[in-house]
Amino acid sequence: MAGPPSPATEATVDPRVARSRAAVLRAAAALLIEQGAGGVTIEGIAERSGVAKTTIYRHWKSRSQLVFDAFESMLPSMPPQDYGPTLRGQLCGILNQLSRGLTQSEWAPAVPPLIDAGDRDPELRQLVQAFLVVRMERCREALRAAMVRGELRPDLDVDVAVGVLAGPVFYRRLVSREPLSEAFVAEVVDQFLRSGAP
Amino acid sequence: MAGPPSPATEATVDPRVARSRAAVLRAAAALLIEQGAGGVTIEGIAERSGVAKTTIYRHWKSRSQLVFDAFESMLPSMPPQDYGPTLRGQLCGILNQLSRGLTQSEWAPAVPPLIDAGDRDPELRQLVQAFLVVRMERCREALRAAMVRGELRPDLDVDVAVGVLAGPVFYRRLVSREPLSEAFVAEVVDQFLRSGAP
DNA sequence: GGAGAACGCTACGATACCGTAGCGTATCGT
DNA sequence: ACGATACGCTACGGTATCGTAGCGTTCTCC
Repeated sequence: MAGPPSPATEATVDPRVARSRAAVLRAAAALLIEQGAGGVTIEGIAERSGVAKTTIYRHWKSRSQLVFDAFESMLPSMPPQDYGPTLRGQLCGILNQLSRGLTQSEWAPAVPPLIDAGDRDPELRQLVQAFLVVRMERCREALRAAMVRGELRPDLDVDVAVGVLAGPVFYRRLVSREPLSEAFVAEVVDQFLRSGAP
Repeated sequence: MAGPPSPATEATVDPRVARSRAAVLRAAAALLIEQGAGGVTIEGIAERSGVAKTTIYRHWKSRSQLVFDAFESMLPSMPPQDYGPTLRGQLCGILNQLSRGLTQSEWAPAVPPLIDAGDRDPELRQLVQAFLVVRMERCREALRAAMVRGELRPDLDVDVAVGVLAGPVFYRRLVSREPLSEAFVAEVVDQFLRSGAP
């Protein structure tokens, strides 16, 4: 009689542990969003999450470890999506999703702190990097597919293209703080397409 | 007999005051650059500048005031420059200067903290804004002049164009962290010109 | 239902800052 | 030279975190 209902091969997690971890990460992410990188303190997390400071230290060696995990926990969540058959539609869809994510999503306020923190902490840098690369991978795929179809110049540098497309969106969000409308995105995409014709 | 050698109409500043102020601002800027926004503390500035904490408080009401002044003190310094007669040369020159400023200048490390801080503090936001707007004004001028000369489509939106040009540079510096070469800048400019032809 | 793990609470000592006060000294302006 | 001013030093009281320890309680898992 092997263990029937209970676990199996993998380690089963004590629900108390899972609950504590989740609550802590949620609180840490919320603090990051609301108060920036400087606002993420163990004591603040403890108060907000209802998890005792002692327990937090039982799970994480140091604050930086916790902050790292908190960042990581808020990164996933990108629904796969169908952007339609045309390159223009795909690029507009991706960039609009990006611009909404940067301005209206729950984690939008965390973007500047993440960029700042990433500039100083190598581990974090890598994490943020990976997050963004994944997001922009969609863009790359669309561009490569279009090149195969002959809709773009065959000598187009995909990395440059991604920068040309996503750059203006980030620029408005982080630097000029001008409004990020769909019209702006469409204009950026159209300019790109005009310059990238084969 | 009016005061002959001494001042005159304007307030003459006690050299001791000038010296303290300068030392404090220099130290504050250095701390900002080295340790980010969180590293700028009064005690740190006092230690580093050799100016007593008491004296600092004699000059600045609050820390945020001081931080503001420190930011401001490091912003100026943009040598006027001749970028040549062609639009392409002008845009490449401006963007190359921007990219060097973002990656190699002494204040380059302060950029992410400034962007982060600007997202939370309205006063700072305005300051950083102004700083960047001034820098990009060169770009606007060049674009408008080219439009007058008929080298660009007359319906070109200058604000969008600035975003399309500067965006990719900021993107590489802040987001993707890919190298910022002159070749990249040239590619961005060329793509823009190709799409902006009249 | 019982052993053991996880948890919450309280309390510490240690730092790092804040912003202020008092007092003696050095420097400036005239 | 001398009064005014700016400065440095030391010392506070106060707040916010850190990271740890002890101890009793509650929940899990078998």
